[in-house]
Amino acid sequence: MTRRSCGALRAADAETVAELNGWVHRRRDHGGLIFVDLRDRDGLTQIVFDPQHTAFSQAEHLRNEDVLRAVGRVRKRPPGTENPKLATGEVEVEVQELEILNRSQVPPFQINVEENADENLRLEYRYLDLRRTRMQRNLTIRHRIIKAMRDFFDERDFLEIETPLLIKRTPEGARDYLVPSRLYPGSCYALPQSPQMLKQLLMIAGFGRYMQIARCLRDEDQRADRQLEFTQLDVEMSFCTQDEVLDLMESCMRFVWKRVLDVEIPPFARLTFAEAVERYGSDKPDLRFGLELAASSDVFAGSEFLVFKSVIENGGEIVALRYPGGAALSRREFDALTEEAKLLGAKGMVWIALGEDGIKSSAQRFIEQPHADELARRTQAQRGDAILLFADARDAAYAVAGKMRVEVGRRAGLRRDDAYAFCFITDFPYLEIDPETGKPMPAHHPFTSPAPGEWDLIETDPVRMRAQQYDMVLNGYEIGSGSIRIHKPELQRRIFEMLGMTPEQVEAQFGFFVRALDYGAPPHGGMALGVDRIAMVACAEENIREVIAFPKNQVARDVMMDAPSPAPEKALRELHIQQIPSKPKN
RNA sequence: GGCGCUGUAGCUCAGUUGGUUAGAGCGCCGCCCUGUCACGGCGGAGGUCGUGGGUUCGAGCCCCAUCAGCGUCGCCA
Repeated sequence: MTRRSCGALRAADAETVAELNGWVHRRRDHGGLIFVDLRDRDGLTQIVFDPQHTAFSQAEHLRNEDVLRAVGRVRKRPPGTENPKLATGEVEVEVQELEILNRSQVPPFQINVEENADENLRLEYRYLDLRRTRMQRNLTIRHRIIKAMRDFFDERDFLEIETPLLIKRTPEGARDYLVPSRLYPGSCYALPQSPQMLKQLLMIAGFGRYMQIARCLRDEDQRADRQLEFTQLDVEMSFCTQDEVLDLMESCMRFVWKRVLDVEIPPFARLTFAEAVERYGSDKPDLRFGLELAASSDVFAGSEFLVFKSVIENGGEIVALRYPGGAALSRREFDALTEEAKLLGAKGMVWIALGEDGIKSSAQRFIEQPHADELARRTQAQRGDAILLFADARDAAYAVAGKMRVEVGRRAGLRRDDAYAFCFITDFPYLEIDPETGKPMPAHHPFTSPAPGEWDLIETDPVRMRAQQYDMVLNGYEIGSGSIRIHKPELQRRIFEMLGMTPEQVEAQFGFFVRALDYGAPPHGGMALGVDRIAMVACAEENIREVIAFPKNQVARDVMMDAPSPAPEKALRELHIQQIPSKPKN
């Protein structure tokens, strides 16, 4: 007798005796004959109860999700009763001995159907939700992705090195999770937002090639593709160029996709930040489809249309977007689309429908046939399409057009979940201006090296300076970013100074790090990929929680454990913490 | 914090213009059934329509408030 999984038995196993352990997936009771589909991670096997065996009377009372140990003869199913939908469908097990290892209550939702239960309920009973095929599949794919990543880097002589979870708080960036210290009243550890400085220190330490499947934590509000606790494939290497990092990471992802999904990925597109914004209105363009944007202010030079006129006079831009098949929309539907654009930040939207019987437009009086022809030429729109126009300050117009491009792509069915469009975005601007304070902030992080030859701009025009920073993008998701780092201490100090930090502040916050640069830091750079997002796309899911075993919900609660939860007074006292009552709501 | 969507049976949902006793599928319970695999047949139980208030002769449906979930903007060096 051999213990087998519920997905293992084949015709060749007929006439052997097997032991199966698993859950009752479904019972079919024919009165004089009972079938049970027994389930484990590996699959389903039909087990049969015949009245001639004593197990039959036990089987009459089985319910879904009861846990069984069944021993019996494997036999070929009678001709005509094979089930081609099951891997084990040629055989069944005639149960001679049945042990009911545990009973199950009626579950709060059905395990054996695909239908989605309410997510809060799924999360509350996550251990039941995880029994379902979809989640077993997703977590299996996730495992294979991580395994492939480790294998890939192991073959290339990278070392996986663990870095601490309890580290020093660093200013700026995302909000930190803090862990109060018992031994040092008033002081806290921070949980890492990423192992950024630690991996750079490993380069300084001479490890040369580092990788880690690293947990990162950021105390920010949740999104469909963001979880407060997430996993990165963290990579760093010494004596490398930007292209070497990009080539390596591209190879990694092509390796992962081939091994996990058996899909060949063509070479990644590489776009500069400026190109990405001009062509797609985004620094994370979805390249599964074209629909490139077209700058169109010049088309409307001299236009009497007040909206366009004032935008052009103020140096703004009119950006055109093709909507395939959009001419079929009714006025009401165009109005709804306009509202959608406004929710995404548009001041307004002008639409032009290229109908069979001429053009229609929301700005009919100001749109002439030559305008439409030129816009159609630039956006490659054809009769039957619509053209959407967004006029605003340059950045705002491209941003809105880019978001609407994604929406139009969705409506036109261009966002297939079995298509994978990877690309790199390079040449990011080094600085962003904080709209609230007006202060320059690093677009990535302050350890990023400026573009070669652009150091001088730091003195003259820092906002024009570009960074040796790069993002990896997949189907419109930012799945990773990295940079070549600064390895010269004086340059690092100069960056901090530009960011408005005094030497005292630098010493207090980054002293250990800048000091390390003083001791022969090699040139180095790297990248970190978002494992959860990658798994999400590979699983054709649209929510990151579907590829995480025990995620928090949108308001950062674990509804299964009910965390966070109030800490006992004693524990707080040990941590020197006193609660400050929050302001009561009116 | 803002905006949007959702909330009706254990689960997934329908519920018309405000009008009699709020429905369906699945699940659950009972009985029958020896080749099913989403087995089938017969019967049954199960509802504070998220919560509170209001309008009305009458509210699942309209109005106000509130709670929860999801999505999104802000935020995410």
